[in-house]
Amino acid sequence: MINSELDTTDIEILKLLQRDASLTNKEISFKLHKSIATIHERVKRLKEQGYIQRVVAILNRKKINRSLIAFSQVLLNDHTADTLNTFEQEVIKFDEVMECFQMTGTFDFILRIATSDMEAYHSFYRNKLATLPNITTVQSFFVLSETKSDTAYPL
Amino acid sequence: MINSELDTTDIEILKLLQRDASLTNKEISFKLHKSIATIHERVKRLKEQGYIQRVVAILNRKKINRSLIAFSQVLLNDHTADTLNTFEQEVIKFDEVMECFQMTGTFDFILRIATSDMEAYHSFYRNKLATLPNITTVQSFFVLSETKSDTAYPL
DNA sequence: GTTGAAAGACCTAGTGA
DNA sequence: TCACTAGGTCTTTCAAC
Repeated sequence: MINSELDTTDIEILKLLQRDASLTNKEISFKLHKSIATIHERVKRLKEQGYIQRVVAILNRKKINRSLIAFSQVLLNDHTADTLNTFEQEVIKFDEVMECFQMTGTFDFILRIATSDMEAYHSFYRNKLATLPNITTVQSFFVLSETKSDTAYPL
Repeated sequence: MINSELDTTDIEILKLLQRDASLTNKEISFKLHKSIATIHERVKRLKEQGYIQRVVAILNRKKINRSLIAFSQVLLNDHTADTLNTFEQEVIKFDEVMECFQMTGTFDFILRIATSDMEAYHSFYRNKLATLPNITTVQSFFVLSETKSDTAYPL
């Protein structure tokens, strides 16, 4: 049991919706041998309680000209609250930055950058990322191939 | 223009559905000042042509006991097709591995690992990841805080 | 917590403009 | 591309178990 608030039915619903959120309540009720009203009630509660944050469409990035994914490791000059906050506030404004995590270890932040190609990445780097204050180093690694990319957590 | 197959309306639809795929065609038609029939036709085509890969529920990982995210950089002994293929085939079987990318640079793969806590990560590392053949080194970095985490590509 | 039923909203395909 | 139609499906609520 993951959480005292969730029973087996809740977990099964989350498993299904993580994989395919276009399933109707009717389809879920059939799979789980419950009534439609029960599924409806559970899904509503799971959304209200914040287990389900949002429902999104996942696009094929190669078809929308976002073929290049980079992971950029950023090291800052210092770690005052002010420096950290400023960096975070500014970096999340860039469209190309899909993710930003503060990390343990030999660098401060890891960014996932999505651009069309290396030229666009270079432009992002020179004209956006490198203009932010207090950056010591940026080390970038590029995705050669995608072996697995999943948004569903194991439950 | 991103792609000759897509016009402004298509792009706007993709932007909206990337953020919130629970929008009805009626709501989208109102936002974009188009008819429901047009939106219906476009969305259907965008799914058929593979622009929209799938629709998923994004869960709050902290509420489902997946609080710890690690990025692990893996270096292999050699880069024969056999070694690469074996590693990829095996590593994607692990539930904890949400993403696996082959990378340019000083290591071969980057993995995104989701576990409940450091103990669970350690168990994953010792009993699963480290048992795979031909691994030279694994360097892991842990997420301290999530500044931005988005599945939507800029369009 | 669960159920079935019922009303209303939405989807979907088709027609014609 | 749009407006309209109509049948079928789904959502949502509610009284009752």
